[in-house]
Amino acid sequence: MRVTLKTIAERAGVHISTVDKVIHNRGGVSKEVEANIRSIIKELGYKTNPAGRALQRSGKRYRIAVLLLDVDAQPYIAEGIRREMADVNFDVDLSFHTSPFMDVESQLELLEKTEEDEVDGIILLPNHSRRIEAAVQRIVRKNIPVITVDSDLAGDRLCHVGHDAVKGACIAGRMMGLFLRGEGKAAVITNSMSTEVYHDQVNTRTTEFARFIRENYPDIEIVRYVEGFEDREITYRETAKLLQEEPDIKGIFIACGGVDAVGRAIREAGKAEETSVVSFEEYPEILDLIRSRVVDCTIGGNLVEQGRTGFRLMIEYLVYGTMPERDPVYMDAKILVKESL
Amino acid sequence: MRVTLKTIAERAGVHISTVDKVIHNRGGVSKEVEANIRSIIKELGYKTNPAGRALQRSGKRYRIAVLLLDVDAQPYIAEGIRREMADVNFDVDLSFHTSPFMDVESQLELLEKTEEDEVDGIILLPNHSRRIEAAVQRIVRKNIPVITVDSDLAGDRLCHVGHDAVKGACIAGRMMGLFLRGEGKAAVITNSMSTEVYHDQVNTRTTEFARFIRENYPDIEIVRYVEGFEDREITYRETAKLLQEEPDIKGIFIACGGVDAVGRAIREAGKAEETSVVSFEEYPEILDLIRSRVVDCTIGGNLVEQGRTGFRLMIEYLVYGTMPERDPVYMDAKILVKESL
DNA sequence: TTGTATGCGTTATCAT
DNA sequence: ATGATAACGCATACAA
Repeated sequence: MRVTLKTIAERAGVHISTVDKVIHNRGGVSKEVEANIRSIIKELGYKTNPAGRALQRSGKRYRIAVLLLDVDAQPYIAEGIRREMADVNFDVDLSFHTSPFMDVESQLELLEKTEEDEVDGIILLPNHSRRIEAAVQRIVRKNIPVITVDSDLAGDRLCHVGHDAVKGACIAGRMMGLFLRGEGKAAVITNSMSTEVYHDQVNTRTTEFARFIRENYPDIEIVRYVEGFEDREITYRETAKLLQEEPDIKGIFIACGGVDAVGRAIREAGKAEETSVVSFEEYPEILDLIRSRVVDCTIGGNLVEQGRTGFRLMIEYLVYGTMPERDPVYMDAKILVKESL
Repeated sequence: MRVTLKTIAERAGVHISTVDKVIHNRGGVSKEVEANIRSIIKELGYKTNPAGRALQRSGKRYRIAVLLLDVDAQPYIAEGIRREMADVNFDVDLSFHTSPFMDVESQLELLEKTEEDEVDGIILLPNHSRRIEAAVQRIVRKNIPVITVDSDLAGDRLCHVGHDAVKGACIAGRMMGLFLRGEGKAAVITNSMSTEVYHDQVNTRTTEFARFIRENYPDIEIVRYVEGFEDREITYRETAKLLQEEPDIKGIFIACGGVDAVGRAIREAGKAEETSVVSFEEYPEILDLIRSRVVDCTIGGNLVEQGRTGFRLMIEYLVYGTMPERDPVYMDAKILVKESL
């Protein structure tokens, strides 16, 4: 038999409600009784039965706001949240809102509106900004839990769910090193080498990949960083130029989005066979490129799983009061090749 | 609000216990009332609340027998089962038993003993044998659910939890093809090319890998199949011989166990740098070899996860009566390199 | 300060 | 054939 409130109450010779008061620090219990109960709890190792708690809470409606950005990852994270909601046995009012990437003003407005709405929790894909951090800090102080997904920010949010960008970059570097057998020319496709387009993850991937190659594969030379500025046309044109000007390129690492544009350039240059291409994420267009063997391998960040996990942790916090046992919570980086699909 | 028995009872103007009888086909309900209740259920879409059911069942003890084989995978599967049990809120009597690999007699005996014991369910890693299949069939007919893990058998077991050996072999083949840039000499380390040591998975990996290479990389030549006969010394010696006799070997695919023996031979031959090595599973000795860059990549079958899943599906069947929604249930094949660890 | 009573959803047993 | 009731573990409003 499991240890329940009843077990403890009987041992202590008190009523279960008294035990409950001790467990939830509600006061109204004499010092001696409390001490006794606590020692029994310690001895028997009480753990609240989630089924009981779930049942008790089952009238309550939880209101959760999901504030995302209109980035490529957005629909997948949203999908994960929806799927996890279907598996949960509580009534949850989910309100989804999406604001433009890098539009701090717009996201601030959303945060304020949400704050007024008195939701029970917020799942947030934040823009990189001090002002967003301040707004989140204010909300958290009102005891509204905030979980960040995909991208993190400084402050006391309940936790962050995402992936380890440095680790992902290193894995990509290792794959490239193995594919090139440690030598040859490679290029990196990225957004911008200056801060014109500040995208934290792409940034990290670019610099960490370069560092990894430098430290582990000295005979691989990164001959060019192609800047696409988050624009598919530019990305396509610049990649085509690269392939023309550097005909003996062996490896291409795509740190940014717009992978289909890169793929088009590679295919049109007839270089699909001879170049090893490594990219990130598993969007449909990327999977197509993997199937057609233009992209050799992609590092997936489990976006759907990120959504699921974020939602699950939020529910667990609201219903059971359990804090996430780690922070940040990182998804495993999936290495995908054609045969994994 | 969610749809509960109460919701339906009120709509139908009957007592909840009547609704319950209909849902569980217990009889004792008039045709008209039953039809009415069924239509309401259809309309509102009743789904039983697991918290309620769990609570109701929470007195019951479940007895689950875990019958494994003393293969490399055994401790990991067992660990997964234990971990999942810790997460579950029922009293479960787990009895672990392990019999020698390929010792049909011994496993039959275990099965018979378990059958007499009147357990509620069996988690089984079966030997490949008609007699085992027959015994399982007999047990299943007694309404004792059997879930097979890691290795499957023919018959009406509740479901199988494992991994897709063909897919794993293809992924390994793809990795090898990419590492070798589509050309060069490769070797396969396996148990036995005849049926002297019949190990289904190793067999599948060997033949499917060969097929994949043949079909996708015609310029990769598999120059030798090294037979280790499940013996570390033989495996070591034969691999060493291979490396000596085929000095320009570029790739080594390890389909069997004893990866550390292969690794030792490679290291001692000073070939760690220049050969691409692909193996299976993620045993500590393999992870060590990946860390030291002797093995380049390994395909993990998520053994711990197999155990967890098998146990979870068993509990879900026993407690909630839910059948696994797929069969077989395959774990994802994880591609692991040094930086994934 | 402590105990009582009630309800959450499901199921099993017993009463009508 | 149908209804009433108790029990599972937890939480809480309320009574003593």
